[in-house]
Formats: sequence, C-alpha cells, structure tokens
Amino acid sequence: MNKRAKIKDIALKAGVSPTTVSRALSGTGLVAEPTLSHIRAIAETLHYRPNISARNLRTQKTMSILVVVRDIGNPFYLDIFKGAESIAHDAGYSLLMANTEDDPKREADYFNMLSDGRADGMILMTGKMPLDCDLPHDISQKVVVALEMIDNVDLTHVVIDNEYASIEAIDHLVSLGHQKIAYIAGPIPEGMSVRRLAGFRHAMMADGLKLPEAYIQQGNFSYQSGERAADRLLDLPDPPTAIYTANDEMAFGAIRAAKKRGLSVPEDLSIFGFDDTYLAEAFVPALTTVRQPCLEIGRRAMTRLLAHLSGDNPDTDSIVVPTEIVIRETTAPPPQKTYHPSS
Amino acid sequence: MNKRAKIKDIALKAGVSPTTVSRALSGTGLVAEPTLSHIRAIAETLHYRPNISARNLRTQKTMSILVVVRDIGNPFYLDIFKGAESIAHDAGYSLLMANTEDDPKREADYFNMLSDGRADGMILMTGKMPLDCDLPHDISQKVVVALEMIDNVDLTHVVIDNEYASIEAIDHLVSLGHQKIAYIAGPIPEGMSVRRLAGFRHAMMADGLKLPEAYIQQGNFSYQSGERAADRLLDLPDPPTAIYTANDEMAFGAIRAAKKRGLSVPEDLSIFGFDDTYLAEAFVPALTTVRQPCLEIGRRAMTRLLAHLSGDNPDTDSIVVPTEIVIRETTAPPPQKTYHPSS
DNA sequence: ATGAAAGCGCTAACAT
DNA sequence: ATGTTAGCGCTTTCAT
Repeated sequence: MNKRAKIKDIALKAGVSPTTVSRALSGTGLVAEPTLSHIRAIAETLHYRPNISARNLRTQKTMSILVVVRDIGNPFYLDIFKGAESIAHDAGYSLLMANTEDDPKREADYFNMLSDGRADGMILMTGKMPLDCDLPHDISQKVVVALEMIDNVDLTHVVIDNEYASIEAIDHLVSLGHQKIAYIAGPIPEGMSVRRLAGFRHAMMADGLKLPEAYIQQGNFSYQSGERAADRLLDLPDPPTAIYTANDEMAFGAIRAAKKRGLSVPEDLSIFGFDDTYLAEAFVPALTTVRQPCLEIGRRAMTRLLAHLSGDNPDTDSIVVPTEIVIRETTAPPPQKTYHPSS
Repeated sequence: MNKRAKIKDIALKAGVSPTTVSRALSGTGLVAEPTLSHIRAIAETLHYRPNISARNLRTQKTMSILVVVRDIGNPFYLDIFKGAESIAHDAGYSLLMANTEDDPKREADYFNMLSDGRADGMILMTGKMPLDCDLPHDISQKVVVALEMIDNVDLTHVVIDNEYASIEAIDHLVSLGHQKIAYIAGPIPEGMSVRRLAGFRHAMMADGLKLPEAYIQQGNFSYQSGERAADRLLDLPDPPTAIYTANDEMAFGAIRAAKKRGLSVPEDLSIFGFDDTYLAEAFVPALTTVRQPCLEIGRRAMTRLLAHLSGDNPDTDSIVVPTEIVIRETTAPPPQKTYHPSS
C-alpha cells in the first residue's frame, strides 16, 4: 500500500492543474467534458479520497453538527436523534454527541466547540444557555433550540404546544366522565414542567372542574417518583379517578401504585401519560398518552439549522409541531360509586 | 467583535515566535517560566482558542470517534453510548453518531470516514464488516467491535458470554421447579441470536430437561413478535410453565400474551427476559432478566480503543464482561398440578 | 530556550 | 475552460 493519493498526484497524471482537479471532483460544473471524465477516471484508479482536514481548514467548515442533551442515556431523545440524523446525513453532515450531564463546564465546552469551528452548528436541547464562554456572534444562525424552550434568546425554537396537549388530554378524560382528575408534575421550575402544569390548570378551569391543591403532586420524571406521587394521591380522603402525568415513566409508576393496592387500571383508575415513549405501547396495559412527534422535531430542527447554515433562511421564528393524544388501554370511564374497589 | 486571535497574534504581542507560543500553549514543557506565563496571559486576554482544523491537518488527527450502530433509535445502545462518551470525553475525544440502518452503502461510508481521516477510530456494533470500501491498513488499531461479534477478524471484541448468561437464567428457572421451559429466539442466523439459542439448548441439556422443538419459537426482537411467539407456545397441547426470551421487549410481548388469555404472571407463567433494558424494572410486573452491563461495555470498548490509538496497547484479545441475572417479579415456582406432585 | 522556515492538502481569487 | 498563486493556522524539524 502506497500513501494516499492527493489532488496533486491526480493533476500530474492527468496533465492538468490541481485547481482543475479540485473543480472536477467537487462537481462545480466548470470543467469541460473530456477533461472531466479523464480526471474522474484517474481519481478512481488511484483510489483518491479527499483529505477532510485540509478541506475543513480551507473552507472553514467541518460538516458536523453538535447535538446537545442533558443526558445521553435518556431514551426520549432517540427519535429526535434519528430524525435529525436522517436529514443531516442526506446533506452530508455528521452528528456529534454532546452530553452535558447538567455540568456548566460541559455546557460551555460544547459552545466553545462551536466557536472553535469544531462544529458548524448545534441543536440545543438542554433548555439553557451556558455561562462563561464566548458565544459566536452569529449564534442565531448556528444554534437551533429544540424540545425545551429558552427564554429571551433570539434563536429558532422547535417545540410542541404543551398547553394545548394538556387540554386535549383532560378533555378526553372529561369526555369519559371523569371529574376528579389529578396531575403528577415534573420538577418545577423547569420550563417544560411549568408549561405542562399551566396547561393542566388551564384545562381544568376551562372544563369547570374543581382542582384541590392536593391533586397536584410533583415528581422528577422517574417512575419511582411517579409511584410515590400516586401513592399520595390515592391516600387522599377523596382520591381522583384519573391521573394525568407529565411523562410516561411517572405514568408507569402510577400504574404500579394502583396495582399495589389492588386497583385495576383502567377500571378503577385511569392513567394518562405524556411523550408516547418507547414501550408505552408495549406496556400492559398499553398506556394512553400524548404523543410527541420526536422524529418530526428532530427533522424540523435539523432542516432549519441547515437552512441557517446555508443562508437560505435566516429567520428565527419558532416552529410548533403538533401533538396528538393516543388512546390505548389505561383510560376508561370512572368506576361507579362504591365504597370498595370491585375486583 | 474582532476576528479570532491566532498564534501569530499572540507571538507578535508577546515578542516571541509562533513556535514558542505553540509550545507554551500545548504544554510541552519546553518553554522557560517567565515566557510561559507571559504567553498564557496574553492568550487569555485575546481569548485565544486554537483552530482545530488547522491542528487536525497538521497532526493528522481529528480527536473524534465513530460509534456505529444499526439503528440509532434503539434504546439498547444508550448506556453503551453513555459509557463510551464518558471515557472519550475525559480524553478529549468527541463521538460521532453513525447509523447504518443496515444499508451497505452507509456501512461502507463510515469505514471510508475512518480511512479519510474524518475520525481517528471506530466502535463497531453492527456485527458485520462492510463490503466495497478501502479498509485502513492499521484497522486493528482503529476499530474495536462491541456487543455483536464478527467472525474471522483480528479486532478487539468487547462482548458478554451469551451462553453462560442463558445457563444462569435456566438454572434459576429450574431451581424454582420449572421443567417445561420454552425459548423465544431472536432472528436467526444473527450471531447474537444464534449464541443465545445455543446457550439455551446447552443449559436445558445440562439440566437434563426435555426440549421439544416446538418449545423454540422465533421472533425478531419486537414486542409484537414476542407476543405472537408466546401465543404459539401457549396454544401448544402441553404448554410451558416458563418462557425465556432473547430480549426484554419480546418478554413484554409474552406477558401481554399471557394476560390476554387470563394467565397471571408469574403465578401461572414465569417470564425471563434478556438485556435489563430501561423499563424492565418499571414494568408491572417488574421483569426478571439477564443484565448486560452496557455502561461497562461502552467504557471498556472505548478504553481499549484509546489504548490502541495511543499505541499503549496493540493487543486485540477479546474482553468478556460478566452478565448477572436480576430476579424481579415475573418468575415464581410453576403452578401446582393436581396429578403432578412437586416441591 | 527560542526562532526560522517549511509544509500538511486543499480551494479560491485572480488571471488568461 | 484552465492555470497561477497564495494561503487557511497550526506544528515541527532543524538550526542557533
């Protein structure tokens, strides 16, 4: 094996200048036909492959995009990755995994990578801007925010309408006859949790339902916290007949809490999740939930980012992708009034 | 905002040569003390950050690693990513997501990226080598195979002992009193599926149990296929009292099949999964399963790869990481039979 | 301990 | 349509 061929070698062998070779190979359409195919043939013979670092240095691009999340171990991001990856790959871009673990140093690191030209753009899903780092001056054309909103920044956001989603969910429960509906919220004051809670309050009010404060319990998105929150709810003197949760995992926890005390889901207690994660469908009983179109979020975010990078669309207006409720097996009309749960 | 400072600017301001600046900043220890801190101070003032493309071009490195999977949407990889990322990040490397979708073209693409110097190394989890591409001559120092084995290649493998894992699982079921144990396999002839099936057969034989061929059903790792396979098993004239599955999702499907026909898990039927995926624990009932130490697999694979890249350890001997069985709520002694006395 | 000079491989301005 | 020239910003001999 010799060393790799470079443009110069091809030029020499083809009897043209390196420039012509470069032009021929990158398909600028500025090279006449006989030369073109001649060059291509030689490149083929020599197994030519461009040196990417050299190109990157010259063009000031890297053809890679940072995808920044809090926890790379969270399955929720998977479809977003997948959607973003498919768009990026088609455009010749690669995805760089960026995992902040909520560590401010890491958050800053990844922004520095952007400034350093180690990546051309970023899809930011941590819900926060970093401290202590140089933001690129053209940040609005390099960063798209997805999933979690960040207030007061002029960046494109790709998000769902958390409030509307809650209204749809509650409306469905109400249409089944539920009046005593409780909510298990995510950690406050995180933006997403706050908005979903607001949506719930809003929906309950719009439907004219009573909402005792004890009907709002807080979890941290883990199934364990959902189980504990549901325990508190079911211990209430006047427990709810339906529980709406801020994510699917807490819904799974709530199902566990119900089963533990001999309650059937959905006969004795309805459960409504949020996210339509992987396995919501496989769960027994299959979870009724709000579907977030994660593939779509990933695609839209990447599409907009690429438009920014190519200068095709500098707008930073937000993109709201629609959610839909998916009715499965964990919701049903409330039980008839009895003192004891029926078997 | 001015344009970014470069080494030359610092050199000018510090009254030294670019060479000295480079040496000072990369900590080679070849610069005397007064100069050193002087240079550092100026770099700080100018917010100097090195141009990575230039460095890459010069050093022929990129400090990034390809992580190649069949389907980036599969949650199973998450902890492997996480483990690999933590090691890589500490060493200053970034991870490039590579998603093959089982497309030979993509598989080749990612190897080409390696050859092209777009990435320094690769962790390969697709279980196959690509066709139609130039493999780097020093491939054994650039590629580590994880999770799925590839036969006849001289590359480091980081894998679990699928056979031993099956033996442990079956032994547990046997110790509970089960004799009629069926298996839902993954797609044959994929390496992983073949090995787990072999392990199951081996274990059944070792325990002296009868194994009718109908007790081995095949799925494709989806929960739906698990449900269908379990249906076939439970329709048998002499159905099993325990089902062992090649992954957790198919186990969830089997639980669904059982519930559908009014069978309780684990009272009427025991289910034993494989992987200990996310949610195995949250499932109701919580799934008894074989835990694959994915974080560890990711860490070990990356550690070895970095050792290869730095030349510290050129060995390609395989690394076998231990599994363990996790007993939760889906396994119990088989139901009593009036005419079959048991423990 | 520091500097001068060369060059990694590519592409883009500016000719012709 | 093709060539000439220059240079992206860094690191690394090789000299002093």
